[in-house]
Amino acid sequence: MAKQPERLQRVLITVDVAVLTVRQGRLSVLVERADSVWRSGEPAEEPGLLGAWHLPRAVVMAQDLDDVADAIVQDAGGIAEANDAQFVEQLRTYGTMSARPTDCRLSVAYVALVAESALAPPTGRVFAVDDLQEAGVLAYGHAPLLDDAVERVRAKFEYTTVATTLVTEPFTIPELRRVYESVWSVPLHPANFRRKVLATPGFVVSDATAGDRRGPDLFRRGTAALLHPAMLRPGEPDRD
Amino acid sequence: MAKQPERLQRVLITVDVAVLTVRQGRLSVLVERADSVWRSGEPAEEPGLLGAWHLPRAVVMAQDLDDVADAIVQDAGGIAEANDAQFVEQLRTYGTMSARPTDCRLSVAYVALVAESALAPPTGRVFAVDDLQEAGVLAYGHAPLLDDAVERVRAKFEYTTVATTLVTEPFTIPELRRVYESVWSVPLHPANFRRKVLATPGFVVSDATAGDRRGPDLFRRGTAALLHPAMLRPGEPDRD
DNA sequence: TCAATAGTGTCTATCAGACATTATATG
DNA sequence: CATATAATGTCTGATAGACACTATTGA
Repeated sequence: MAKQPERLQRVLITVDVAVLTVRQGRLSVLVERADSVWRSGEPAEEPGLLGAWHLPRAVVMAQDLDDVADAIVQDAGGIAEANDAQFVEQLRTYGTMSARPTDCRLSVAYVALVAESALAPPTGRVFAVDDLQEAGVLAYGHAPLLDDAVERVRAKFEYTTVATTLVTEPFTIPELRRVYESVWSVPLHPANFRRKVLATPGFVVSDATAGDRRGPDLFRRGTAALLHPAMLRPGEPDRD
Repeated sequence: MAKQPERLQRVLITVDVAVLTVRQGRLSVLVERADSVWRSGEPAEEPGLLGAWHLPRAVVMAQDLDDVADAIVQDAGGIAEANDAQFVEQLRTYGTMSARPTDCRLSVAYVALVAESALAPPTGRVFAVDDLQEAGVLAYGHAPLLDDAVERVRAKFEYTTVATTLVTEPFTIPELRRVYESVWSVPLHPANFRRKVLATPGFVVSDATAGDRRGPDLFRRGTAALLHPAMLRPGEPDRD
């Protein structure tokens, strides 16, 4: 009774990560080709998928799920040192459990946010998200994953300070605003955005080291992680 | 190359569901005893857990994850007919992958919301959530799952109309308010709550069938699923 | 010098919270 | 009749969106 191996399922468990960044003013995502060498050291197992684009992924063997996700971000993004202000969060699990064991797959999906300056993808490329969504070419069922990841990040921007992880310090308020505009795909009112950011304590802090500098004011990341109250994205036209 | 069974992991995959309801004015959750007959038809596999309370769960064999979650809600809740306005949503996956195959477990967690009137748990009981959290007795690592489930539902109440699934139609505005107060564990201003609910189109619709009835006004569920703007819970003291 | 952008100030409609008032039901 | 609750109306402070104005930068 202590061991009941007959209840253990043979399942291919992967961690799949949507590594999002802002590149040239557009929300973008890191993709790889199915023919590139896999993280497990073996080539892609399905000949039909050779050459198809997909999100970075790895088979889970005997590691913690979050650790696998972190490793994928580091590896696929070509990130040198483990970044401090890195955002990696589990999204949900997509499952295909079938009676045929070879069809049993679980994909534990993650979203990650990485500054473009920290990315040096060794085997992949960075594509604008809407270009990819329009083309609809993502393999491994990664299209809905990417959709969910984008929506998660857009929502996170409303009530957290994660946006500051996508700018290099020190940064200006307009730079931070352009990150929001890129992720939300909406233009924001410069004056109101500035007022809102500065009115939220701990969002950004003034960078005093550049006292005599000319040009726009410089700031660094604040200590707050959550925004109170939230900075809601516009667009939803109020009823009535 | 077509089949690579050596990459398949032997893992115990379960779906674990926090079935939440409001009972006697308190947010409550459905729990079972580990010695009760399992959904798979076998008793609990770990003698050390005999008699411990845990959330309803089931081993996933060859089914869709969402279908398993729905079945658990129906089965553990003793729900007769498949309810229309039922809320079942995936939370996230908790994983313990170890080098020892017997320690490899994946728990795909779900939250469900069910009206207390629809619950007739055949093998479990319904406990107030804060009593359970205080006691800290949940097995199978279900304590953090319950915490996450409660937080997810509290957040859902802010921007969706799921609260209406916990009252029986027709209902009064104060009844709906008491659902919010129970889930959020905060008292709400009656006048402001009423104004807010009625100002949101599609949240509730007036029940004209009880035209000559005495007493508070009766309403039914509206067609809206999302609230614009959100009904934020109080408590977060504004800065400054 | 001109154009574009950064920064500051102000106005207004809207909304949340609080309070007052009246009506109704229940003891 | 008294109390509790439902329902309606009003007031105020805070906020978001929009606009105007000035300052600064760079072509």
